[in-house]
Amino acid sequence: MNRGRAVKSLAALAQDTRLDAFRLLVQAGPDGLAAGDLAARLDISPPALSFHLRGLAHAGLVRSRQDGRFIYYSADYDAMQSLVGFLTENCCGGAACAPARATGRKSIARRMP
Amino acid sequence: MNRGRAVKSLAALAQDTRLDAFRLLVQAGPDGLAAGDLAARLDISPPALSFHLRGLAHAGLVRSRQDGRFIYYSADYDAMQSLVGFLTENCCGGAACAPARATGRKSIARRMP
DNA sequence: CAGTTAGTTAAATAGTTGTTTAAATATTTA
DNA sequence: TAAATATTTAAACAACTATTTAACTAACTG
Repeated sequence: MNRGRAVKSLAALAQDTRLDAFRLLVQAGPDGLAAGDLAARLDISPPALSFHLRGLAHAGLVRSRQDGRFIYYSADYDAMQSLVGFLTENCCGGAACAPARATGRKSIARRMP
Repeated sequence: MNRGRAVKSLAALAQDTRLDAFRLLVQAGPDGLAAGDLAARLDISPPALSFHLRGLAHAGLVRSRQDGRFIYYSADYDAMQSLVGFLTENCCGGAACAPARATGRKSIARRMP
């Protein structure tokens, strides 16, 4: 991860709707969610969602795959890891920044119903 | 760290000049740098720097203290740790995201001289 | 094939952000 | 106290972002 990509990734996540969308995709697991499903959960219009997903995809934080007439979006965990790695190495004084207690208290991995 | 503060922090870092400024402040250590010093290193005008520092301060990522006619800005390490913690807990699937290899290859932990 | 469903693209527009120039404020030095 | 230094604030403006409505494309279904 370089500075340019980091800025793009940060910008993609720096907006309520997109951060919410990304968090939902992270929770949803590797299979992701169909665009319409996401739009419903976020309570936004299809064009609005399309606009924001394009931003996340352009930053490399989400991928999409078509299945019939549905388009499934999923979080790119590696990209997110790279971003956190960049922030840890470059913006936390070089030392480990928040390594402990990473075993998630909330959002207890309830993925795939 | 809550979602609202996370979005503000991400937005503050999601811009070249501000990310560079913050990285310089992180490197500079707890004492920080005078505004003019930062402006010189970033090669930007004083008003431009002032504008961007206000953004970082508003997000709680930097603090300022006046010393004579200089104003020193310094990185708020705790705030940054909170942000990385939020991203790790909320955007990395609940599991640890980038815990290993946090012992910095570059910028070898030279905090607290 | 006609209709419906899922999603994207286009165009218009209001709001926000970043840059610049000029003016203002505060502190030190002569 | 006048001049110089360090920095902020204000105002103007171009560039970008987010939202909305309408139109479009593609895939399934009857």
